Amino acid sequence: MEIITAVKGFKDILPGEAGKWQYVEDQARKIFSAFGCLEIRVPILEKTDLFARGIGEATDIVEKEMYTFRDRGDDLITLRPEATASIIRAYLEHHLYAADPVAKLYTIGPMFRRERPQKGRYRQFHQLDVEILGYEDARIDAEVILMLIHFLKSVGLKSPQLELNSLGCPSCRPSFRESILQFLQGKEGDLCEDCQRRISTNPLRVFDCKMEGCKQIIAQAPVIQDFLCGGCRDHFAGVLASLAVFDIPYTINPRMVRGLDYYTRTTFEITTDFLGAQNAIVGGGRYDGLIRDLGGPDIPGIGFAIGFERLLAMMPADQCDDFIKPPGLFIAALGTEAQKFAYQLCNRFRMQGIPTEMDYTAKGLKSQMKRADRLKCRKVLIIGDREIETQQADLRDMQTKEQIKVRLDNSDELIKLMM
RNA sequence: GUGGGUGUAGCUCAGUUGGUUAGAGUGCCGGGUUGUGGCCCCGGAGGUCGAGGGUUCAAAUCCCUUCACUCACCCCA
Repeated sequence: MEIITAVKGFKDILPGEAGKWQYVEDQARKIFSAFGCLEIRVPILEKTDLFARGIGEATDIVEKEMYTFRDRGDDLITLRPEATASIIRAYLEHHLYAADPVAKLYTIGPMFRRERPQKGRYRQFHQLDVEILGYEDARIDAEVILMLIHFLKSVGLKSPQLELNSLGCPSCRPSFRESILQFLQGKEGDLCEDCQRRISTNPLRVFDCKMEGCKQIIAQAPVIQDFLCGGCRDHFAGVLASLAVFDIPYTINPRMVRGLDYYTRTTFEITTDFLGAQNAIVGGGRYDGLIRDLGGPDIPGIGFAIGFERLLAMMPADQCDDFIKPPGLFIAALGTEAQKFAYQLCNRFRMQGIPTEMDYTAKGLKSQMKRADRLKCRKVLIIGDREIETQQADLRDMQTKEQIKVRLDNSDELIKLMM
């Protein structure tokens, strides 16, 4: 019979790699909470409407990537393609803003987008997501970036490259959009098919195009910085000034736009050279209109999402060796009586918090030693029927090969010895 | 959705102009060492050659179809 395999683009995280995941999550929790962020856990399933309104109807994510279906009650629901919309939904639904308009939140979990899988891109992938709601101050933008880069470095990332831009706000972006449309007028024929389509759907996205022809045209195009209103210009200057306080290097990329419609003002990306085409490991920015657009009060927000798989792929191999605990003790038991004794002792050790392993397949000592070695146990307690009689067993140190006699008749003493 | 690449042992891969019983390394199990791991030596198990069809005396090899994986485009974390 044929075995059933996982769904395309959905990956197993095997025991060998789960330690890395735990390590990164652990670091994130420590650092994010030091910066005052609290964890929030939101459902992975939401009403489709939430994403359509939040991310934007005309975005690729909403148009062709979401897992959307009707459930048995005929409700139209979607597996979340990102976390921000859900977090804001929860913030509004539970009136968190009433007690305190400022909320600093993070969440960790799976997201779903039905794209063609490739390196660094899966249909179920994971994000570390931070959202700071209630502050408009430019210092917060820089603080969020500081926290992010501090975290990335703490997990061993060598040189995260920060790219920044400002997308303006509803009062200045339209004039920029107009001038782009004017600029592109008459040049449609020289653009790629996708960009020709973008002119009517989302002209700003032409900036993102990687086709040589489009890039050349765009190089001549007006840049948003020249169109920012006074408020947006001051805000962006404030972000840069605050980044300077922490000596955070950045490059301003006036062509960087985002694939989600809700971004305003500051946007940023962290990129790397080591991931092939999927070089963005973090994307984020400010979304001052989103909470209002989702039916809430006019509260500003900023956040980012880290691609977990992409981050792991870039981490040094030995980064979390210390975090993954070595197994500790192996009990090699030979003979029926010894097995009985070891069975009890092994589980007693475990209940004391001493990670202990033994073998139940009645093999010889040699193969048990082999297994202890493979599990990287530091010590092996060797018990045969002979040792049961004398109540004295050998405790072997696997590194130094030193072997000492230990008494078996006092389990409290034994436990102390192991700890 | 569109292109390219790859499918042979658990894993990484050889396999000649089609030719007889499909190999190596590694891992696993056992032995050398009657109760002591890693190194070394020896042995063993493990394969519908991705699947289906075709050509041929003969197909892992050639042709067609299909599936899976993978990289890239698109888009994004």
